[in-house]
This record gives sequence, C-alpha cells and structure tokens, in this order.
Amino acid sequence: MESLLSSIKINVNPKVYLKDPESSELGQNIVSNSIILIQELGLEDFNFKKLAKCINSNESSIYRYFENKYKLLQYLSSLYWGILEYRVVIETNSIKDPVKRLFKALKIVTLKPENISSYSSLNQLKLRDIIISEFTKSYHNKHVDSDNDEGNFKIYKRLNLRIAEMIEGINPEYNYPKSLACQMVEGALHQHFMRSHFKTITEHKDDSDVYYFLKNILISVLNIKTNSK
Amino acid sequence: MESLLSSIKINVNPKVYLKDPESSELGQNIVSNSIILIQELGLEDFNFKKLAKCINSNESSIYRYFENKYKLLQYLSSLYWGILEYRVVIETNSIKDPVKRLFKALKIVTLKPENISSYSSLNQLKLRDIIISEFTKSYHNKHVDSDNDEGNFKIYKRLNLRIAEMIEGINPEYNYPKSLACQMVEGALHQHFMRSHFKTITEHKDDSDVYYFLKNILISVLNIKTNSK
DNA sequence: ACAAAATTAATAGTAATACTTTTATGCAGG
DNA sequence: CCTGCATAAAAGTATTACTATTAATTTTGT
Repeated sequence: MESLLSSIKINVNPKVYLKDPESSELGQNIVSNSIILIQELGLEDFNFKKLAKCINSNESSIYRYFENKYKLLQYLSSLYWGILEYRVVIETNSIKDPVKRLFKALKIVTLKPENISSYSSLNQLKLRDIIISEFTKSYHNKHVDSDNDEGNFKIYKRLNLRIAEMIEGINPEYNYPKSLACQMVEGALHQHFMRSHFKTITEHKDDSDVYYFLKNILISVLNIKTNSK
Repeated sequence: MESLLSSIKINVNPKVYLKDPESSELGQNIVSNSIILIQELGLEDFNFKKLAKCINSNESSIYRYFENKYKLLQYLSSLYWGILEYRVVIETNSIKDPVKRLFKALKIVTLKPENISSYSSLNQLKLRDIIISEFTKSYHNKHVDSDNDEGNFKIYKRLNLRIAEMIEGINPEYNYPKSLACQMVEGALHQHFMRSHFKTITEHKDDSDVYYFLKNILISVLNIKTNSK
C-alpha cells in the first residue's frame, strides 16, 4: 500500500493517537483507507468495524491506534493542516513581496492543490473533501478545551498564526490580524461547503470564485494597493 | 410551563417535525427543555431518554414529535434564525439610512439580545449558545441536500438573503453580496466560538469585538464612508 | 353525558454502535 | 528455542436510537 505522504513527515501531536500509525504497515493502512471510507460514507456512517473489514483487519486492532473515530479525525485534520502549512512555508519562501506572499498563502488554503504528486498520494483531494465537510466536528463538542490543552489543534492554529503574521506585516495598523486570518481559513471551508450545498446564498460558480471573494476582502480590509493583477 | 415565544410565532417548516410541538403542552415542554438540556450536555450526550426523564414524560412520546435529535436541532435552529429574522425586519424597519440598517442587522446577528423579554422567555440566551456550538451539525452531514430540498433551512437562508439585499443596496457594484452576507452570519458564530475556545487565534476580548471586527470588514469591502460613529 | 378517537405513559424489545476482554496465532530478536 | 509483541478472531457489555404493544388518560363529536 502507498503511504499518504511520500516526501514529508507531519509531526502530529502524539496525544491524538495511542500508537503512531506511521510506525507500521497496518497503521498506514488505517490512515489511508479511513480517508477513502470517511469521504465515501461521511463521519456518522463511518465506524471502525467497517474500516477493519475494508483493510482486512480487525476492529480491536484499530482501537490500538486510535481511541475513537473523532481522534482519528483529529489526526487526519492535523495531516491536512500540516500539509498546507508545509506548502505555505516553502511556496511563499521565495516570494519577497509581502502582499504576493499573502495571496499565495490564501491560494493554498482555498484552492485544490495543483501539483499533488510532489507532496503526497492522490488521497489529498479526498482529504480536502473530508476537511470541508467534517473538520468542524473535531472541535464542536464538549471536550474541545481539554483536546485543545493537549495540543490536538496545534498545527491548525499555527497555520492561522502564520497567515496572521503576514497580515500584520502588510498592515501593522490593522487591529484584528489573527481573527482575520482565522476568518479566511474558516471562510475557505465554509464557502466551499455553501457552494456545494446551499447554492442560493452564494455567488460562487467554482473554487476560484471563493479565492477571489476572500482575496477581495483582504485587499479592502488591509487597504492593499493592487497594481498587479 | 412558559412557552418559548410569548409574542411571536415562527413558521417552522412542517417537515422538521412529525407533530407540531406548538400544538400541545407536551410539545412546548419538549422544545423548551431540550434547549436547557442540549446546552448543558452538548448534542452528543443529549438524547430523548434523558429529555423524557427531565420533563416527566416518555421517550416514545417525544418520538411522536421529532424523528430524531438532529431534526429537533433543525427545529431549534429555525426558531433561532426566525427570531433573528423577525428582529432584523422590525428593528431595521424604521431606519432610513441603508448603512445604519445594515449595521443594525449585523448587531442583531452578532450580539446578545438586549431586551429579551419582549421577544421570548429567558431561554433565548441558551438557544444562542446552542446555535454557536451545534448549528453546524444540523447541515454537515450526508443528508444536507435532501433536508435542504425539503426546506429545513429556509429561514436561515432567507435571513442571509435579507442581509445580502441590504449589502446590494449599499454597493450595487460589489460582486458577492450573498457570499458576504453568508460570511458575516457564519463569521458571527465562528468568531464567538473561537473567542471561547481558541483564544490564541483571536483578538476578541468580548462579544462586541466580534461586532466591530465584522463591521470593519463591511465598511472596507463595501467602501462605506463612515462619518457617523 | 357518553362512545369513539386520539394522545400519552409504561414497558419491553430490537438492532446497531462503540468499545472491551479474552484467547489464539504468527513473527522477530536474542 | 524461547520470549515478547503485534495482530486476528471471537465473544461480550453498555449504550443508543428507535419500534412495538398495551394500557391509561384526555379530547372530541354528537
């Protein structure tokens, strides 16, 4: 079986798993096939029994890796945000113009990856679908605060803060760089969901509209002079 | 028992319930006490058995009103957005300046109600808490599209469209009035949640910061000249 | 006022889920 | 060859979501 990430390793907080799924063939199968199954069934209809059957393994073996499916979702989310963070770091690295850097970061957060092969296997698109429809469930519950204290959302928050820093660099006068970054990242997910399911309250015809919509907000709010296209 | 709404009646789509809870004492108890219980336990730990016990009734009696707890959540959500829509309509009615009207609408969507007594019983604040932490679960699932087709999110979408119209009225040039409205309404919920649980990626110190943050986005994006405070 | 109809309560039961426990099997390292 | 660990297989428990049955109560029509 192919591993999810071919060239980079995301350091997921050890508290989200019981045993590191990277450490064994079975673990890697659990992760890569859970992406396929969750995307197919949705989180509510997905369970470890079905996953076990799908990888010719056993329910209780999966429980040795993850406490429950919500922890698995937190693991997958960490992978996703980790990949985006990695891309934001290396793909904006060479860009000197801070405005162009921010737009590049927004593009990464908003659009489908163009050159998937260089970062991971094909499942990245399915993982993105999962995040758009399921990420919210990884923190909208009664144990957010303890999960957060354990560091289970560290990568997500770090990505937000990187974007917040870019915003601050462009307009140090602006009062809400962190909230704005956070709103862009969330907006990317939400607008994609609205576009797919609540078409009457959106103008977006494709993914790139979501990008232009959010970019326009950044331009206006941060008072960016846009001479470049 | 007090009824949730003392002076107005929200027309919730009949498809979300099996029997109209407004039509009986028991139904009203189900609704008002579900607000208390869901807010207390969170949606995952809430079930009809516990609710039945809490109102000295029976599990199967509740099933005569709602198919399951997600439909009940859709009912509560409709109530919430219905109350906001009603308030937006009557409280902006007398305001002539379209900019001030939009800000008033944003205030209603973002802030706690000031004069609760005139619209409903005390539970409105708990209902707001529920919407902030649970509303997302009413549509992030595999049957969104059929629920949507049945009209279960009609009131929510109508509120969004009302705000979109105000936006359009202020700046007809702007390309994404619906998406922007949608982003404001979602942003209100999301920013409140972030403020309560992910404090490191937010600047907001209280509810009103969320309002100022979103208002500032509107001012910038719609190019509103702000001479008034 | 009374019979019929509908609602609700009480109880039990079913199917599925989430998770645990136990025991067995196979394989790797010393 | 033995020990230890990872996994597999199977069964078991607790809870949940929901249904069915029957009985008691209330409402309604006449």
